[in-house]
Amino acid sequence: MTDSPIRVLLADDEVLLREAVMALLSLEDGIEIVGTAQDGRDAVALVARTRPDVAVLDLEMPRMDGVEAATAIRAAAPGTRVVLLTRHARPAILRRALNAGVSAFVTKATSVKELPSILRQVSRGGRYVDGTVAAAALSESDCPITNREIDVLRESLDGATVRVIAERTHLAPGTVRNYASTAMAKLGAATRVEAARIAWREGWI
Amino acid sequence: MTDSPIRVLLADDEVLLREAVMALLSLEDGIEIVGTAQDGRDAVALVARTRPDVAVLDLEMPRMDGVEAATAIRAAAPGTRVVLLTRHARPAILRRALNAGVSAFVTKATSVKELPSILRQVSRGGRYVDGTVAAAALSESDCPITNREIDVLRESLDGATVRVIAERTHLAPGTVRNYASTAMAKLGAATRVEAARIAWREGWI
DNA sequence: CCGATCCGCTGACAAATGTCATCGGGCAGG
DNA sequence: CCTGCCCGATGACATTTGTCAGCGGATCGG
Repeated sequence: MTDSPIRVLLADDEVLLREAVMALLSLEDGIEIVGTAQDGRDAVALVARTRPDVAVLDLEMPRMDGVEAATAIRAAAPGTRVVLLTRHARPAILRRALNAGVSAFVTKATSVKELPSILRQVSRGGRYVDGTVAAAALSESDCPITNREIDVLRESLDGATVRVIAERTHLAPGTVRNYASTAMAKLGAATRVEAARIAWREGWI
Repeated sequence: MTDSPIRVLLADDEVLLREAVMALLSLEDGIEIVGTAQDGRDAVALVARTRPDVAVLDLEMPRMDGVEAATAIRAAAPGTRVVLLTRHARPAILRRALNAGVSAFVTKATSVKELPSILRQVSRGGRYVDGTVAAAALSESDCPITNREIDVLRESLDGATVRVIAERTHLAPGTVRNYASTAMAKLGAATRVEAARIAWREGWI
């Protein structure tokens, strides 16, 4: 069959990575870069105008992160498939991404050489999930902590006071301490913050 | 003069960025990539073996960060100039880097197109500092906290207990609390951890 | 030499934190 | 229906943490 080139949009806030990847993809046969953006909001706007076949979005971007942008793009331009690019391979993010209608989940530990085939696969309607992340998500080192414990730990990450966490979660201070305590016990941490960082590292919050 | 190619080593833990930049630099006339590494330790070892003209080091790498690697490289291979690559443009890091004998300080917001000329400049013995970082460093939002306060805050980042911080810093627990307290006052934080995160954000630890 | 400043430590005290027992309501599964 | 689990909360308790005052020693600039 004759290939009409795959039209790709690339969004990443790191100029170096964005330009380098863009240059390499441009060299590839059958792939055409139709635009680049440096944050999620610009990416959504640019997708609306250029209607690319595939939008490659970094997860961590200013103003609007990759998952939010993916949600907006899926709603505004259903014909555009989304590839999410991320630095840290965390199962929780993968779940968020798949719920947002992302077609591929790629980490920055992926070789550039694999990108073109992933883009082609996705543009044909296929899906792709980074192997190590998939394994981690399936091996299901089951998140042992409960939803409210997650809420509390998330608000604990920056070292906030129990009182502040209570306000932010609309809970009583005592309740916050209870959830923090049970989470700490489950995670073997001596402190709210340590528990929060463990949960973060494991991709649970 | 006839150019013998500049021999470059590239160290970054992100495969995607490393390969993409490597590929583009390889296309450049007069630049030869003689090796890549994915952490600081490997980079130091590889520099010792291959003696490149320039080593491009990412700041954030596992096992040994870019500045530590730069120090080791300057000691072991004085003929190799070091270019430090960083995601976040923070004045404190710039100072650390320059003290470590780094020849160039480049952020990942730099265009790939500028890299070759920076590498050439450095290999000729020149220096280069990213403009925005230099400006920020000169505007000198002077770090208000003292050295031991920095030590304590750095160990506070992961939510460790005073007892643990005391052990890690070889200080008495009371002393740790005092330094934490003064730092918190200076930074307007309600918690050790919050102070630590503020100091981190500002590039002071 | 004399402050000034940072260092490291101690002791004391109020407040915050972590732990435990316990309660009631809601909701799912057997 | 009963059991179990999560939710949200309270009260009591020991520990930890943050704050303050003060101690000697080192170092540096005037």
